[in-house]
Amino acid sequence: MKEHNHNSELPVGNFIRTRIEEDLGRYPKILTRFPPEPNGYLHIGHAKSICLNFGMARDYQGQCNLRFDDTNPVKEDVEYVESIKDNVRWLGFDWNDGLFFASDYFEKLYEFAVELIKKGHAYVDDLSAEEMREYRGTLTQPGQNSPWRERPVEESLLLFQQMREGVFADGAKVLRAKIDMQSPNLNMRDPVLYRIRKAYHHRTGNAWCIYPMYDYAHAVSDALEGISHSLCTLEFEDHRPLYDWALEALDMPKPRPQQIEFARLNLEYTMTSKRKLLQLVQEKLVDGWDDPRMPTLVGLRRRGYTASSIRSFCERIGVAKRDSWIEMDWLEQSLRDDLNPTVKRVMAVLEPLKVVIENYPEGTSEELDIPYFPDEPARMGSRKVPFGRELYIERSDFMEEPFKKFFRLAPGREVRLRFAYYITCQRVVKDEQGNIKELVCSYDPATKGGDSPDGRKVKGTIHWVSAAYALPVRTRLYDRLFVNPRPEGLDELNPESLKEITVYAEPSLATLAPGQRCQFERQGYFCADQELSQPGRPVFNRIVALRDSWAKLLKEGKA
RNA sequence: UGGGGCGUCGUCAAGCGGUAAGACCCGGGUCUUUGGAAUCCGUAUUCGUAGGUUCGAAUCCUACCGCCCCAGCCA
Repeated sequence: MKEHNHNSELPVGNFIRTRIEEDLGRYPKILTRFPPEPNGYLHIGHAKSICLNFGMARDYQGQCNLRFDDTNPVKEDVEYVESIKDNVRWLGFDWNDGLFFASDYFEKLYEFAVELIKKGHAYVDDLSAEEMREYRGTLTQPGQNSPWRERPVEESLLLFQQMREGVFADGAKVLRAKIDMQSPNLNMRDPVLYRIRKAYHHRTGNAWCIYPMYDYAHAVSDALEGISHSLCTLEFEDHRPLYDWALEALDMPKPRPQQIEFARLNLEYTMTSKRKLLQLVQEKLVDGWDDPRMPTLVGLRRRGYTASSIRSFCERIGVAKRDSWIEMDWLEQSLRDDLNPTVKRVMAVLEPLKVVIENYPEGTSEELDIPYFPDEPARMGSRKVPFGRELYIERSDFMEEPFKKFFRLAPGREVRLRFAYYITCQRVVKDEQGNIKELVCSYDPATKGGDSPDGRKVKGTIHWVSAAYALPVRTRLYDRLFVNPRPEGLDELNPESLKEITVYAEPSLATLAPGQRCQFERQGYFCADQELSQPGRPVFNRIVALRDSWAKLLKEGKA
């Protein structure tokens, strides 16, 4: 049996890990790179790539560069550069001194292009975009050589120089690789290497009016940086021959970087296409890139997701070449796993139902000391929670006609108020329409703290909050942004993806700082919104609900 | 109908000729001041289909079927 898991701390082998391990001796060191184009905000799909690239570098004592693929000035902006750097750092990765821009290499890229022309590997073409499309042929028909293909080297050299000098208009000429117009791989049918684009570049300003294309710039950049493994997504598989061609045509030193492709992340109910995300923002279907419903890293961060939960999610989903759709539950479960042992538990009622304890002395109240983390009370300490004659409990914690497996409050039934007292429901008070208005209950003073001295057991424990001292808090509940698991377009948006309610929280929540997280007993994990919270007045985002197996029972009970 | 990829449990994913890892979900038990958490047990006689090679195949061969990507002077 082949032992793949050499180091027990490493996740089990994926094909990329295997490849790298085979190459360990062939390269001075393992050098990967994360190469975003600064044309938008990073999303959960990029997190997979970041974790992969930086993770491989970390696991094999190598290095991962952060390189901006800024070869198309009209789409790019410094705003994106800064947010990408910020997001990578937030995810917990460090590029050390490996921060690069493809635009840093523009001069070298130009010189290499000149070399290609001199070697007869490239030529300047005068065909228009439309003509070039016609000459390219189709999937089933070979292309035809451009009439300019055999233009003398000296002429191409001069024209390319003039392209750089701004002699020609946008689109008038391009530099093309001379490969094979007959190739069944369309990428090899004399692909464009340089185009004229008289546009302001966010880093080089107006220094250039010709810009290299991705395939050329990427291969050369990888080689210049000494990248060992250039990991990218599956759609670039057909580009690999071109990548290798460029390195060979330029006689780049060996060992050369190798491109390895993996499947991009597809997450159910979310969109991981920069174009569509941009559209969501532009059409104001969401509040912005950092809308807590967005799958962007800024969105997830604002929602309350932790960087470590995203990292463990990326590890959990694995890396392979088959198209896959990851269930939302994986992301959510990663978050719960992370937050469960690290976050304070507090009480808050989402949908209040008033409870009046008839035998509790009127006009009085008391404070109960309740641990923030009952599983290990010493770890996070405790807080005082006011208790009184009038309380709110969760509406769903009471059923007038309980089904068989419903263990919570019902007429005549005794339950425990968490860390407080046992109460028994005596009467149900209704309004004229027959809606339940409040419950009249009695409590057993001997059960203070939630334990009965006579050993009497109750089957249910419910959370509560003092009506007199409850803190009403603006709270935003989120649902999936799309109706369909595998959304096709924006017309499938879920109109109920955002619901705003008022939650009745225990007073200690007033001090929750923006960005801080907590667990509302039974309700889920919440985070004080960074943008909307005011000092002393938090606004909660529900990050994720708790796993709720009783909701299923409820449904079955009603059926 | 050209080329490049991919098909193993509901969902991910190991496996690379020696008789189907693991994870999420799911089902059940224990425990519990939340029906949460923790913990234990169970869950693919079968690897897209059909043939073939072999003592032995998810792994090799052949054919077929299905899905994804490619005709930007985007990345």
